[in-house]
Amino acid sequence: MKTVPRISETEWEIMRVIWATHPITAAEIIAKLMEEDATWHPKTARTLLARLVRKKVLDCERKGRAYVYAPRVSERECVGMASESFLDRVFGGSLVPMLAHFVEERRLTRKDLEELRELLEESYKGSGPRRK
Amino acid sequence: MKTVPRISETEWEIMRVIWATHPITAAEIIAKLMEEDATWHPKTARTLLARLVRKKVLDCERKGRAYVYAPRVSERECVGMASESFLDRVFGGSLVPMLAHFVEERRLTRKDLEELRELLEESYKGSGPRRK
DNA sequence: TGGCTTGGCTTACAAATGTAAGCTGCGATA
DNA sequence: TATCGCAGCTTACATTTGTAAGCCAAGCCA
Repeated sequence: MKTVPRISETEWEIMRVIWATHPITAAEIIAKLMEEDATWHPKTARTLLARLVRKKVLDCERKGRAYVYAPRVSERECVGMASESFLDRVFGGSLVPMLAHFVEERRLTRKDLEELRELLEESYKGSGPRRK
Repeated sequence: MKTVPRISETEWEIMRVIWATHPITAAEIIAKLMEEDATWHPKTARTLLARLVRKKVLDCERKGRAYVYAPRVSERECVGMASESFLDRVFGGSLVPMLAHFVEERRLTRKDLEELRELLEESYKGSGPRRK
């Protein structure tokens, strides 16, 4: 069971861009980051990219005069780890209170509620007696 | 709008103990921590406590020869901040995908599903047309 | 063709975090 | 009463994280 290296808060912003689109060059990544938040500094982003490569979270390959980056770990996997860790840390691992918090805290649209209801239906059907 | 100082991963473990029971002495805190995870080192816990006091997240007051600790920030508040930050970081702020992740990923018991369904009902009633 | 720009490589540096270890009294114990 | 063991105070120290700044080479623009 390989463990995904820890991805820091700022690194997540970069990873999200790369998971969304790859392979992708540093310049493109930086452009996308700055669209969201103009305070991103290119040098900073490049440092973070290098770190992610060093951590083996990203792959980089020369492409002409620049590098293109691609993820080496799946988003699914990382989301899983981060979610697990968050759940444990903040809610002591109890799922229902956590979900309750979000449902109560945030005003959900009717549409959101519909979607969630459907999800639950699905899950309900799936939850047979053979649950570990 | 006062901002709660950032609480680190290990600090959360301590805070959860204190929110659950306070005022409480360092020795009691350490005992509780070690119940859960025997690898906790008393010296480490004390260092963390001192940091939390310095950060003004905890209050400490002399009580005889020892200190008793109490929270200065509400759990609710901290849970809110941490949840917000997690949601943004890992799911780009989109609530429904996040909830979907948890519902899909973890096998929920029928009972859990019932509870959630009820929560949704509640929320549904509350969500009127005047949603900002 | 001579800068200006941009990409990449190297280096910097403070703050936060995890993880303790020493030293110094006070109170309980032998 | 001499001693041990905690409680707290002070200090340590390697990593990780956030945030860049220098320097050098290859293109690109004028």
